[in-house]
Amino acid sequence: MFRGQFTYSVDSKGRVSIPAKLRKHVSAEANDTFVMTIGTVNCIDVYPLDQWQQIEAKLLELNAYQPKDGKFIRMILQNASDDTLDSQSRILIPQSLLQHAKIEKEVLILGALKKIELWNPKVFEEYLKQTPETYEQIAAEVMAQ
Amino acid sequence: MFRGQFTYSVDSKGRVSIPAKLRKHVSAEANDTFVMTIGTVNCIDVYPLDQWQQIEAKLLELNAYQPKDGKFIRMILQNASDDTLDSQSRILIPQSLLQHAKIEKEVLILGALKKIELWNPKVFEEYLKQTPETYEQIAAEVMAQ
DNA sequence: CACAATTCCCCACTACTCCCCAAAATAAGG
DNA sequence: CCTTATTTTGGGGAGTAGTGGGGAATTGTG
Repeated sequence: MFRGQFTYSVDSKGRVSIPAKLRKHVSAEANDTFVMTIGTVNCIDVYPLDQWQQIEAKLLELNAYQPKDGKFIRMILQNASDDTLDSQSRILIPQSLLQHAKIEKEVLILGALKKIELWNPKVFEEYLKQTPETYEQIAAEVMAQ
Repeated sequence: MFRGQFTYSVDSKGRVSIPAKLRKHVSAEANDTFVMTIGTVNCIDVYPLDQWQQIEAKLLELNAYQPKDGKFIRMILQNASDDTLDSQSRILIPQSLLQHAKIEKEVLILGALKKIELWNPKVFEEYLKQTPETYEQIAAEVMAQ
């Protein structure tokens, strides 16, 4: 499980280091490979390969000949891109994903349980402000059994 | 499993390169051979030979004497064409398939689990727009257990 | 049998990706 | 506080991937 936040930089080639503290939580089965895709909000989702394969397993159970299922498969896979850590523990982020998340020089790396999220720090700040409710109020609502 | 999208070009002879990242996921049993046919939507489906053989196995299970089954078998096989990668990792796409998918110069190559899809980029864009629902909504609907 | 059209094999150019080396910065330990 | 180890950042260069086209071989047609 990933947790914590880190502010790192994206270099001129579009590479981002995966923080050592997050790397510790990546299982060996992932083989240093990560799958990136667009998040449902304006960020990039990064899954270790083994976690991503669980998503693909679910997709395989769908009937691709059903119009709705087929479309969902295409939507989610369209932006999926995989890459392996280089010898300096970095991954190369496709330009299209960086644009989607409006990430330029600075990147906010967020540990989010089974995945890692990449944000433009300012976009994340805005995102937090969007809801008028406080942390306490949201907690009370979401964490009620 | 294939994933990701790539925008490549079709040359004057109707050849398309298979992206290296997709080639990695083709098993050795496929023998560099691919079977192409029309997709159920306006695209071209490209299967590695070993995957295609599983589809043929399914077709064999159908009852060819049932009018509907027979028709489906004829429709899918009518447009099936196989080809082997050339030394530059390209396959030659029959003109009839290119016309069905309205592909001219540019082609959008989509990794879609067990198959690869070829689209006219504009047709794909239209296809995504067709449903008013957002990615988030479809995800919630389809992935609900 | 000759011609036309298509397919296939080869070579070549360009651009990008990946791998390696290395400096700077941060953390850890005595 | 200083030394050592690890982590993050940066960039050069070899190799690979994508694109385009010439010409031989094959196929089909008149």
